[in-house]
Amino acid sequence: MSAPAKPLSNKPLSKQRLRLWLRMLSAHRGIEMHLREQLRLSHDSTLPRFDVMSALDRYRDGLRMSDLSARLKVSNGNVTGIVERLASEGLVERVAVDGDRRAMCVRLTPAGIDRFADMARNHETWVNDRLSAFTEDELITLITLLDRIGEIHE
Amino acid sequence: MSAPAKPLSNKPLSKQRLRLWLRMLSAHRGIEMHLREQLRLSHDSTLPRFDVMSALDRYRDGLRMSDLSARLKVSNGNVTGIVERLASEGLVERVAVDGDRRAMCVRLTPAGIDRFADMARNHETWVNDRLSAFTEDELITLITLLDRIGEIHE
DNA sequence: GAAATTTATTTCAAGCATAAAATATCAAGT
DNA sequence: ACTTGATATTTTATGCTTGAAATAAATTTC
Repeated sequence: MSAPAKPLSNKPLSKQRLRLWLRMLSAHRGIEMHLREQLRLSHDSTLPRFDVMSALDRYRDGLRMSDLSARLKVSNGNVTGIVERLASEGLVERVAVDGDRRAMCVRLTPAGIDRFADMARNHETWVNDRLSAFTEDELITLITLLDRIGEIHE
Repeated sequence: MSAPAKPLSNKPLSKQRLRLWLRMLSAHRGIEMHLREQLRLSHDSTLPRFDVMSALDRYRDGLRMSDLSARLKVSNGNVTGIVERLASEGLVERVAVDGDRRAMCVRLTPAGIDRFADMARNHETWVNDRLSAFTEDELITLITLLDRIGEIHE
């Protein structure tokens, strides 16, 4: 691939894995900070709300609270709070589930669908900009390697 | 390098960069969740506290609050709160700065140094475990590529 | 059919995180 | 020497996040 080869380090592998983790933290942090600020300035919104709307956009029929929680890998209580705030803005609505009075289904409202489309367009531009340093080959390399992190532990 | 080549996608680059960002999110999320739980169970501590102690461990003479904030890429107010809790546990201490009565220097106490050494040993093992799927070549590839994310925006 | 167990969601307490305001202090300008 | 502007940290309001408890409802067991 196109990443320039470096002399192999004499550090133990565990130290190099630690270093990778620090790089991942820093890379993630930088992009996250950028996206948060852009969402706040351009859409008066937040990353967690964007994430919830993104999940719901992919499931227009709606998702149960626990499904949302599972997909976003956040606690049920957190999802309750974020959904509450989105509902108060009229961007999502809670719908009762047939046959299970415990459960609640959440879906985007028409206003939410419009708002999300707008945010998603900008979001893709911002991410594209932050990751513009990579060629297609490098993107494939990174995606393939990062996929492996989840494989043996999930 | 060793990452298997895949057929080039016909998706536009912006979509592939979005996909990379989602992989980065997922990879980071999984490791973060694991480390948080392990720190809580083994040391009754948290990732932000660990991060603060880690920064202070590298500067045994201490860091000013704003330096800590800059290194960790978090707000000054957040650092104030985390340091307050570490200080209440006797793990760090605040020291006045000569010549500047506004500033405050924070450093690890002897107890904090001991505690951090213990945590850091475990932390390295946990990270090593989570990233064990990568060979040395792959680690170098990932680190080199991820370094590029910060380069053009910082 | 009733009791026990499990499940879905909300509530709660605590920690973390931001952005902005407040406060005290330092440095620069006049 | 005084005024103005900049800086360091804390405080504040708000949002997010966890893990656990509380509550209501469904399922399983007997």
